[in-house]
Amino acid sequence: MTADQDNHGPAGRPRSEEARQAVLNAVDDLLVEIGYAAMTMKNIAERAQVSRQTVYRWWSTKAEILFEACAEDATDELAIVPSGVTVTDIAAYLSALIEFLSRSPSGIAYRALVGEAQHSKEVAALLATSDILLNSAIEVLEGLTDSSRRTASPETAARLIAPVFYWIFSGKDPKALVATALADIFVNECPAA
Amino acid sequence: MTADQDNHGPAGRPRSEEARQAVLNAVDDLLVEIGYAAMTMKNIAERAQVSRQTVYRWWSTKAEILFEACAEDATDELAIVPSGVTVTDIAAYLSALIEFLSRSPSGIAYRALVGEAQHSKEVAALLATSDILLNSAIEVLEGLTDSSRRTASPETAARLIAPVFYWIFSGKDPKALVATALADIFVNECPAA
Amino acid sequence: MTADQDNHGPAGRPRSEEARQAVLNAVDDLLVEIGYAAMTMKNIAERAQVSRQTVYRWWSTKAEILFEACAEDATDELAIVPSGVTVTDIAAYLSALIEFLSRSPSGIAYRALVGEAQHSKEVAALLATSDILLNSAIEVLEGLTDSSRRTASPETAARLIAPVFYWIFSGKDPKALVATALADIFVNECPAA
Amino acid sequence: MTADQDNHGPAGRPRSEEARQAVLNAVDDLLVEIGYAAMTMKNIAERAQVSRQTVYRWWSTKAEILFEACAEDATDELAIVPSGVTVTDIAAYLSALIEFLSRSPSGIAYRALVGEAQHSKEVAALLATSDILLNSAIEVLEGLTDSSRRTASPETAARLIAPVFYWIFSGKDPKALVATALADIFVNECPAA
DNA sequence: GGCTAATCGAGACGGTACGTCACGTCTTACT
DNA sequence: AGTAAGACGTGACGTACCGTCTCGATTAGCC
Repeated sequence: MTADQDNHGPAGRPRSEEARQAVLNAVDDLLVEIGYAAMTMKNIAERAQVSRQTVYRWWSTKAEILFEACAEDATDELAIVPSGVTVTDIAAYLSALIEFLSRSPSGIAYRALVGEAQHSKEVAALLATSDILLNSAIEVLEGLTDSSRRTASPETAARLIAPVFYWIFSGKDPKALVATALADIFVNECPAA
Repeated sequence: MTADQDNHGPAGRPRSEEARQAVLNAVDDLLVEIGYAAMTMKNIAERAQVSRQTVYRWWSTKAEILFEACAEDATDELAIVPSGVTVTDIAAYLSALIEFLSRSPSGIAYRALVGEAQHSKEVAALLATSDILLNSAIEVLEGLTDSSRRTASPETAARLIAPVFYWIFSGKDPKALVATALADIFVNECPAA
Repeated sequence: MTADQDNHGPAGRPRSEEARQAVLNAVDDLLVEIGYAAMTMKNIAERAQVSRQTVYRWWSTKAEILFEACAEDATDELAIVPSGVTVTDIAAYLSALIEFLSRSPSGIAYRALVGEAQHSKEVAALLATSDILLNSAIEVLEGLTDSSRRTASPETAARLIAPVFYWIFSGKDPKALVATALADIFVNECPAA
Repeated sequence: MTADQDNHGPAGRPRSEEARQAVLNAVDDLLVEIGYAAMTMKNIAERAQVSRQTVYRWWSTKAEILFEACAEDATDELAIVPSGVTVTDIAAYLSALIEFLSRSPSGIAYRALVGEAQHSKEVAALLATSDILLNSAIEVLEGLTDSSRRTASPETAARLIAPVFYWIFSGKDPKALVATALADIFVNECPAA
């Protein structure tokens, strides 16, 4: 009779992990199929085969669900395998970033959330809890082998992200961007070359 | 069949310019007072003291009204008086841009529209008809006295805008941005100077 | 151009009489088919092929609709053709009253409303606007040829109604009531006989 | 055949009498505080500090609980102490009946139940198991000293109850009723006296 | 003292009606 | 033909209660 283990879980029926996953999957699917604007709490619930009340019990808005659904995917998609060569790594990261923001379901979700955040304090606060993009860039910078010279500061990371971010969020064709942005970066990063 | 009047305008009562202005003003006011999300076609009509039908007759969505309402204001607010000194002009422009996007009613409207455009083809198409930001930057570049060296290309203009755009749309504090962004620009633009 | 006829109706689209009748009919039908308890604003609207909003626009509760639907029917069903013979008229009225309360759709609606009124101030107030039963009895009394002797007072009318009312509302078999109630009345009315 | 103890109660934890009383009390309180319509199985459980499941285990509907809660109270409140004088006893009973139906919590509960019974077979069946009012009247009649003349029949009892029942259930002011009803009864009951 | 079995509390579950809101369309009469 | 007014069908909103279902914990009688 060990004393240290009357770790009573909370009373009552435990939350259904099945329902939670069903909702997160439903949100992912619906985003691709009908888009963010057409998503409603109602059709999320129906798609997940879950009651509307259950959705509201755990999330207040579709933005919250979307954020929970896409946060971890984003981290994976924006990570790169360091090659040891700075230029290669940065190019790979920028490609991944462009791909993420313009094609990936998670990235599209992220864009929708950033869009909402422009006119919603709640969504803005939600996104502020974890700066997915900036963190991914910082991580890449920290993996560079010649990082002795450059500290992986948020400012540097921002310099990496800004052009891609601007082009995509302002609705420009990301294909045309690749060359320009990369050139831009490399000119700035290696002025003496 | 009177002679001097075959200037057949369309038959019937002409469009009420009064109603048009009332709607545009109402949209401006409401954006400040209740925000973009809470704006509806219904309360726009009520605020403008105009019938709902009249609003729908001339605009399809609140985004359209907002775009019409803020487009010209934006042009004014983002214009600068050339000083003849490149650094001064660019600094002035960036200040105006930051002010516009983070404080001005028109700028807040613009941010809301760009936000919507992330998940709405229609709004995206609307914004694509006139790239307000890029045009303003190009105009500034063209006004520079040493523009002989630098062509006022969209790429250069984008380089000017991107950092500000990214910081503000990603929800970062624009105050912290000023120093960083300006420093960034000037280092890049005039490395050899 | 006659001066006295610019009797402007109220502005806007006029109320749809079609919708109104559809709702009243739907309520009548549903009461018989599924009963008062199972009736909801939702299925009333669906049955009437009318939007839920339209139902709410004109009535607050199902009790209100029911009252409007049954009030006039009740008046018809509780009227009798005077025969000139007091005993005959009263017997006819009591039969009609029993039939109304125990079989007629309108009467069943009326019973449901009186039931609700026991625990709802609103419904009680609604019923108080017009005492359907008492009025019908008074009218019968006023039609009697020997009414010179008896004034058609509410008290007398109540004495007529009370036994039937009690038997039916307390759930007793109305068939067994007929003889008893009539005997009761006639003994009371004609003590000297 | 063991003598004194093959009274095997069912295995398992016995029903909590405490919980039963808490529910009945909660129903009484809630009826007075928020009324019948606003009472729900949910807030009954909360008020009784009992789980919802426990309520459902022993009662199906709030009507069942209410009936159990008010039945015995009613019997007490409608009993009178026989005085030996017929007129006095009947007057006392009618006063008690009026008081019960128009003021007493149990009586209000009873009215609510009779109300529900108008459109609910289940509640009607519940009330049919014991005709609280009629029984109370019969008991009074049986206690009369001159009952040699009048058999205490249900019909006579009904004649006593009907006017009060009608006046109160049809929403009329019970104060105005007292004089009328009593006069009515006494004229009818003792015409020759 | 363990076993069995029904109770208790808590609280999540799918379901459904609630009453409100805005949508975009329509039907009036007026200008 | 444009306009204000306002009713219409549609459908999502967020809330409430329904009755059911897990859970762990409790409380009896029986072996």
